[in-house]
Amino acid sequence: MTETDKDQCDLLDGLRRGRPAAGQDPVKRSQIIEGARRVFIDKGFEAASMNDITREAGVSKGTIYVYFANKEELFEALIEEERGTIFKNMYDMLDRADDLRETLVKFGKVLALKITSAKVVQAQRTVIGASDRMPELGARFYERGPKRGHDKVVAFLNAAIERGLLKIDDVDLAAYQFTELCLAGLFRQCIFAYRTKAPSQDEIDHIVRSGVGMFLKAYGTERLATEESTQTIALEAKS
Amino acid sequence: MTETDKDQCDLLDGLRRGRPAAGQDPVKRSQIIEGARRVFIDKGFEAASMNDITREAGVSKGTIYVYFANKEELFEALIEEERGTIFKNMYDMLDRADDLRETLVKFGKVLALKITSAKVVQAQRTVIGASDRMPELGARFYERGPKRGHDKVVAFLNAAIERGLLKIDDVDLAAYQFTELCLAGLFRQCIFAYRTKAPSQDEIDHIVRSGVGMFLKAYGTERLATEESTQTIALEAKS
DNA sequence: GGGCGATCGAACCGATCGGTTCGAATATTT
DNA sequence: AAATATTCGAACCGATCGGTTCGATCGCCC
Repeated sequence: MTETDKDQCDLLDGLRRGRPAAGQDPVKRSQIIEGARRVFIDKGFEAASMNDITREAGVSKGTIYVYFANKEELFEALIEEERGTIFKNMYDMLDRADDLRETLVKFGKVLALKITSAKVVQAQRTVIGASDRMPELGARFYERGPKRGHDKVVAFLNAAIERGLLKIDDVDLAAYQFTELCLAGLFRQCIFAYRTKAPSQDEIDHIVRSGVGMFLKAYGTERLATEESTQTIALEAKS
Repeated sequence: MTETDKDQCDLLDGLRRGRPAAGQDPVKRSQIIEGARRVFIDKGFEAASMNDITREAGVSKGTIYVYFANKEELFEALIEEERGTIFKNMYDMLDRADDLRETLVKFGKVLALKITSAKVVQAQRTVIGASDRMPELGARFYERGPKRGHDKVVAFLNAAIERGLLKIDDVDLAAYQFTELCLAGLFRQCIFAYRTKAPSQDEIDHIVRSGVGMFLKAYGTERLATEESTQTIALEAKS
């Protein structure tokens, strides 16, 4: 939050105070992007028309071209925003140093829930489809989205290793394995529209618990087993 | 000679002998589809133009519309063919009842190699992008491609269970887990154009071996361990 | 060798595309 | 209230789209 301080000013007090310079009103900008979202996301880049967006956003075409140089730039701005909202806060729980297994389960469930939700699936489809003609866009989406999440998982695993709970040779690979185990085919099914509906909570729970179990069986240490059984005993004593 | 006679002739011998009926020549049909492949695959459905395909196929536009009713139908025919060639023979090795671990490794490597190859990635991207506007197309692609492969993996795992080598509660889930472990993030990286090149043989080998190890550690039985150590001893005795 | 028919190729259709232009309308500042 | 500047809305641009039409052409079959 450095260069956009001025922009954020207008956002902070919520209201529009003073007339913004041409193409500088964040409210109108959001309005345009919101219209663009509705059109781009469910038609794809090519099939979406600027006239559709004009209609959907309730903003004149001329105004759109004051805020965005062309169709491609508007699309990129939209994708950038989508990426931000999709991955925001998704990895927060990895910051806490709670019980390892339950943290992994919780995180895995949030991950699977998010990635397979109808809206996010559509957004990803749009990005993937556009990656044919704009590879850098897809790459940046991945880099600033899934890749950053992956890095956080790596950091989390390293912390667990340091605590002596895990033993992993290739942490990077292990992080991918964990993520994929939590999705277990759901991503591909959703992205290809084979699944018409997002998976249920129960299904995700089942998958994630199985995946975490597999993961810990492979990488968990003696110490982890000890701690877990201790906790189990404590729990049993409680009841 | 009546029309039916001519049709029978063409059906009997695979080659072009005599003039095929309009829109019935398999050679020309392939020629059209080949042009369509080049254009559709690297531009996507919307951005591809029928004039491009005309040029690329070296076939007049009128002729194309004799063979295919419209752009969508041609696209569907292409995708159907692509699906066929991509998944053909991919799962053959699962039919043999060789050493379990090495069969899984071999299969996993072929799978990862294929799915992440530049051509297949592009094709998948095209299908995914088109799944926005033609969900049934994406669904059928998945169903007759990845899904059939998945079913074969399930069957293979069931056979191994019967042989007492594996113990699995949810075989369907296990099959997904295995597949995803073999890909371990590669699919997402490729599909989003984050990876510009397909992964190397070495990388795939590393990933698959790790994944198979994890899988067998989770689902392998005592008997599997015994058999494997026996084989190891036999190998050592040989050398 | 004559006729039948598939293909060619180019012109053509109406529609729509991304993008521009410009006067009218609107709202803010002084 | 006058001056100023953003937005509106609709017309407009050239290009291209998917799809059709039709006479010219060429090759197979009788």
